[in-house]
Amino acid sequence: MTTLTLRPPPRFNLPRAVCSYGYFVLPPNRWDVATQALHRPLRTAGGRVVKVVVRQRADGVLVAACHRTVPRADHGALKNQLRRMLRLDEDLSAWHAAHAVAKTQRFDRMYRSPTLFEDVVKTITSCNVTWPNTISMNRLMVEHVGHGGFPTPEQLADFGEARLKERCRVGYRAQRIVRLARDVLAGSVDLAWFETPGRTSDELFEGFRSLYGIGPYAAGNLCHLVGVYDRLAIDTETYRHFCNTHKLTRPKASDAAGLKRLEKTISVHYGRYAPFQFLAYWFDLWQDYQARCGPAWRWDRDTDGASFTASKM
DNA sequence: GGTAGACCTGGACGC
DNA sequence: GCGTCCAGGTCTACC
Repeated sequence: MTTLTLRPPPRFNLPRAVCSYGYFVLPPNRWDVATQALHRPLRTAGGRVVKVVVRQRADGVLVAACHRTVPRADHGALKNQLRRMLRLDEDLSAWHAAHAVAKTQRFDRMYRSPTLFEDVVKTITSCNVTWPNTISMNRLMVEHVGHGGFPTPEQLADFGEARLKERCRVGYRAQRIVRLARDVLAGSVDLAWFETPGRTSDELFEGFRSLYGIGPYAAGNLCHLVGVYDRLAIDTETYRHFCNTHKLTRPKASDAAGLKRLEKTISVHYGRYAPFQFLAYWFDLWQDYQARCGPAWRWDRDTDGASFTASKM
């Protein structure tokens, strides 16, 4: 059994960092409320699944216990995945300066996946579907395709659309997921491009939009997942939350002009936090969830964690 | 540029 | 148990 250690930035808090974004509820992530530890299978460069349990010691250091001995050559790859998930390398001091309340609440590092590929697939499974169904799709993909870990592009490409639809109940998303996997393997989609420093927000947004199955909402969401926060990912949940909070009447789905005006109002409201609009929006939304269900690091995955959806809030 | 309909699933609801 | 309706974001065809 191998144990890895990582030194996080000052004031880093593992429960807050993990339980900061809905993807922490999606398999193969599992947050253990009793021990305040993250259980998460990762992959070595060779594709082998390594079950990892991450805890934070009293001195702040993160300890990742692997369920088996991992060759030293793979330590760096596992650590890099953990660094990405917890955004250990992001400098968010400007965000803290822009939002004093969020700083006090230690809301900054929004949880994400070990790879951008997984984040894109998870985003596709979150579109046009209720949250419990998103959880189910990810659980079935981990079970049937990834054999305990999140599926790789190779595994998804091999699995194929028909089986993905049938076994993992992803519906028409099967075509989008398998096409993404095959494009990544063929090299026609280079996900590393999106994580290269220096990309502008417009470049990233348009780049994500060019992926089949990624619309405006998904592209906005993916921008924050690569560390660019100046775009909102507006969906029905945004409408619900904003109208409730600001005592506005929510336009009907058929009222395109009303929805457009509402989007403008939302954009102006969060514009004061530029270039951190998404963080400010998510802070408000997350505070709202926690006001209803208690601290996120105490949520039960099968009850509280399964309840986010506009129609249930 | 704007709009309508199709895509697909799970859950709620009425019978 | 069965049928119907609904929520949800994106794509495509059409105006």
